[in-house]
Amino acid sequence: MSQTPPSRRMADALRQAILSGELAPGAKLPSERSLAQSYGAARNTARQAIAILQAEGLVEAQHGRGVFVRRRPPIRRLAQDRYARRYRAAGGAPFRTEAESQGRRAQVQVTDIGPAPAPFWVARRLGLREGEQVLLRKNRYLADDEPVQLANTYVRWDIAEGTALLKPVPGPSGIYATLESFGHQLVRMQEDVSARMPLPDEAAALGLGRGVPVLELIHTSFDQDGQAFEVTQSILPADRNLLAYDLPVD
Amino acid sequence: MSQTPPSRRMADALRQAILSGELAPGAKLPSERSLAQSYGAARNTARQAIAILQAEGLVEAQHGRGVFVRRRPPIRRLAQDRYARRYRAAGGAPFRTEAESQGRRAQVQVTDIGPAPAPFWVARRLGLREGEQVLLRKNRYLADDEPVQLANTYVRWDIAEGTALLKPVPGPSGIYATLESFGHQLVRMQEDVSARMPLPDEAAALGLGRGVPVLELIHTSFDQDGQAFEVTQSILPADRNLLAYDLPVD
DNA sequence: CAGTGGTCTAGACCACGAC
DNA sequence: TCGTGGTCTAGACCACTGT
Repeated sequence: MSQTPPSRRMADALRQAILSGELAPGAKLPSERSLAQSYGAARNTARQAIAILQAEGLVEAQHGRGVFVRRRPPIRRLAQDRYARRYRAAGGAPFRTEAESQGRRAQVQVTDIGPAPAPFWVARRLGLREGEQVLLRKNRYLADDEPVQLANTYVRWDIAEGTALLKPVPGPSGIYATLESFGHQLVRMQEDVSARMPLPDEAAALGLGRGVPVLELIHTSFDQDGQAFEVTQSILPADRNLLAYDLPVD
Repeated sequence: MSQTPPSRRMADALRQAILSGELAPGAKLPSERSLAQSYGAARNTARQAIAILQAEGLVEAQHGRGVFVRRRPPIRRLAQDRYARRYRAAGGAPFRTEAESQGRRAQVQVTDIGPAPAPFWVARRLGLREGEQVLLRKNRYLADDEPVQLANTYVRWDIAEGTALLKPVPGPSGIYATLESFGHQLVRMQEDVSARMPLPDEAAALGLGRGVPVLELIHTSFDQDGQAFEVTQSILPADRNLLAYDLPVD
């Protein structure tokens, strides 16, 4: 009769309870053993049902405690004006500006700085050849002690060489103010947005559970001469971030 | 000694082979049974290793054939100028314009049209109250017979009532040209971008395998009076779409 | 301690694809 | 027909949480 296997039917029933609000965010699901018993199935079958919901990002298992409906974390809204000159002039790097405007405590970790060969997708955007040397700065960003972003910033070596950009804190207002003092004013940017599942190291660095994808944002900065001078690849947990664009239409 | 369980170690070994290129896209992984045997483990343990890689979007199982390294599908680049007036004038709806510029055959299915209550996130953007009546148009888009996008378009009822917008094909150039003829010219847009795992019905409608997230794009159109007149929620498979923005910085 | 999820075993049968 | 993945069973032991 029912072509759908028991594990699917369990998952469907639980999903409907979650989406209808019957099981509210934070609510505890029945334990695997009791779920199995109430369906007259083996424990592994109930586990399979839970695994389906985990992959959909609807629930989160906590070892020793139970399985819970995932809560919606606070959303960080990334508007394009986080790069605006007025913030740079006021002494704030984009991340700090944006976090503090939303009443959250910003924390920036510099995990690596140094020369590196340009990956092809960086070289293409900076007008270099693949493998040419660039400055790579790796950062991890936290808001209220929660990791919310990883970023790899690539700067043309002819710009960065011998400057404060090689230091963890290049200046009081972030790298954009420093780059501006070198004659590269940010006047235009390109942002390419995609999404994918995180690799294990990314998931670990961001504290991500199963079923949470990441946004991958590749930002390219152009100066007043139309020259690309910097590329930043950001990895953003999709459940904690929203990219907001406001655009004129020709 | 090794704290990591066998299923993780199998997954780690396979992942490294994939990321290093040793197992190229399209390559077939060892069968579950042979994998289990070569590690001296049960088949279910090998299955668990495969499941990890599936959730990461790295491999795809094909019933009866085997497990294969996922190929990178062709990427559809969604640039902001797909809404430009020149295309509207030339007689193309945004989707058709964008697909054909990339040499792909566009196909649009209208799956539902009619009045509906506005969800809160639509009401907020259109300046209505939640539940107020709006026109809802549901579409499914295909490029070369492959589904690449789902879209729900919401139009203020006072604009849509009694017009051709209630018909599957409102005009030869899409709804934006039709709306423009009613005095609502698209001069500005807001786009909010996030990502999540698809629900089962979305995955089915888009033909998505496990481990492929979707981009959720909420587009709001504003007319020459600064009035929001239309909201479109698009669901885009993240492995087939890239959103490209080009922005001036103040 | 009891209860929970995490992992594993050693089978079984089914559904699908290729030959 | 044979090899593949998909699902399920009925156990087992471990690791973690909370009382």
